[in-house]
Amino acid sequence: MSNEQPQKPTASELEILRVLWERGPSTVRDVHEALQEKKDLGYTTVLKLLQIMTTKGTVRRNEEQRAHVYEACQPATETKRQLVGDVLQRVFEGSASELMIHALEGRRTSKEELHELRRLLDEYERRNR
Amino acid sequence: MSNEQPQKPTASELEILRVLWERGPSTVRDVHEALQEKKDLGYTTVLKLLQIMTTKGTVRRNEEQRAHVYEACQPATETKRQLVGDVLQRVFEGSASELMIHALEGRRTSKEELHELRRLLDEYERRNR
DNA sequence: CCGTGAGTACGAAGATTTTCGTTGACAATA
DNA sequence: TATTGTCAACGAAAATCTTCGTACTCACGG
Repeated sequence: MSNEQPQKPTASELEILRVLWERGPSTVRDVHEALQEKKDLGYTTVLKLLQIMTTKGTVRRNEEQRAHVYEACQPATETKRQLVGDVLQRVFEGSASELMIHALEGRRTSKEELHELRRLLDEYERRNR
Repeated sequence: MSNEQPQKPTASELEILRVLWERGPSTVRDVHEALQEKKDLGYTTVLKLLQIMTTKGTVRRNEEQRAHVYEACQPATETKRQLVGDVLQRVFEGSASELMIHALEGRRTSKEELHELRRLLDEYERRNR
């Protein structure tokens, strides 16, 4: 099995990745416990997921300790970019404004968030001038 | 099978929905042909997909003609909002600006698009004041 | 009336995802 | 050393997705 960078995580895999991103390198037990808050998955289920993700090259593990320590191969930012890029293409044909419209609709966005969004545009523009 | 509104389409279903949104009510043949441009799917594959989507309540069909005419149950906007909302929650914990950052990164966004994005923010702000 | 072509229905196979149960290794401790 | 608890490996079941092949139906032109 080759393991290049790109590999879109499934829904469950993403939940695990989020734990790894937040906690950093973790054992199966760590991930399982952190996940308990949200989902009720069996320990071996989490283990299996992590094993699968390992073969997919989504995570890598350090086997020095008896309890293997897993960590994401890609930084959060990279994977998130990939995920949003996927939707951007598949749903909005690459149009960021279309994406934006639908992201804003059907939810109340705070003044702060709007402000932040403007700031992002400014920054992006400044950077890519 | 009940058929309320919400039902997140799969990748293939989305491709079909896009054709229906663009063309309006269409027969299997119509969809199949339109899809040929992008993907090479067998006629019965498209038919089956549409049948499945019918039971899921994603599309409805008019059987008056021998060649049934399918159309999306939800308007494009609604489904798109749902899809982006899903990513927004699952990947970005509901933060629109986080979504935005990752959508802009790793792609060149034209001046026009940036302008359009600002316009959207203005409009949103004006509407929700 | 019969064959042909356009359609739908049905079923099913293969891939992928999601979820565990079971087994066996190992290590600490009583 | 026997027991108990922690872990990884394996396999497998169930659900869902994706893709068709096959069979049956109906209308129409000869």
